[in-house]
Amino acid sequence: MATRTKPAARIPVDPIACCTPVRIDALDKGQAELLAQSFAALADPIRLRLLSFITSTAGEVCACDLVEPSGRSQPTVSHHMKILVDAGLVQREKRGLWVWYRAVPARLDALRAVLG
Amino acid sequence: MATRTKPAARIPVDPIACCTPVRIDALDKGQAELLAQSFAALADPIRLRLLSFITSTAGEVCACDLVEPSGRSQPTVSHHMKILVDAGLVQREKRGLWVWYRAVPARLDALRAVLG
DNA sequence: TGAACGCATCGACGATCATCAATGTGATGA
DNA sequence: TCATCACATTGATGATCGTCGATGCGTTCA
Repeated sequence: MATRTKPAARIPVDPIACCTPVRIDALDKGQAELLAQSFAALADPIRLRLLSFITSTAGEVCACDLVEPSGRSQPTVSHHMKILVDAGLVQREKRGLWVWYRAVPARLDALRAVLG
Repeated sequence: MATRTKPAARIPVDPIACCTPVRIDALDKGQAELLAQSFAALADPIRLRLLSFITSTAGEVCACDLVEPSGRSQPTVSHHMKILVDAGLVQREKRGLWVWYRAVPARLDALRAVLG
């Protein structure tokens, strides 16, 4: 009955192209590498809470207000914030003695776009 | 001029509550833990490409068609697919000799919601 | 029933990560 | 100028991760 031949792959086809259906390629390696780095920045509960704490404010948050609610040491929080900044999800601005963080909506939009 | 006292925190306020402004809490630890696990599933370029390969098809994809384009060994691909399944991002269905994967849109929606 | 097949699991290894104490850096103000 | 403060960096350690060869498991078919 059922033969043991390899099942037919369902080739993804561009639903817009009418005449020359073009295969929608998966992410190329470069894109995947970059996006994976951004998602990796979100792959830690501490960083997720830090980011949510920042995005839940309209404006910006002082670094000094992130240590206590995170329940981690100051160096650890600084380490995590660096990862969020390097991922482009958060901007860092030093004013006088203090450092202020604000979210980068465009970058969050970009990640959201990959998910659907 | 500027004193050295701690800068005033900008308390996030519920924009709907009119009389008793309530602080919008950041993600609680449980939520953060769960979401971080899902994002961790996306924090690897191979898994991102596997997922994008699946979501770029309307329906489902045979496991046998994931090994070659990923450039990894069969055990490694199986390992990564397990992580995507455990994260709830992908559903696994065995039919006869082959395994078929399909995306779980609701779960992707949930992640998207956290980013905005 | 037994060989062949698709996929999962195991075991091991090197690489990367989260964490914190100690220390460095740059700005502030007396 | 020097003590103090906010934050970053360093260095070390234990935990987790990505990878693949070997092997196990369940299904198919002759």
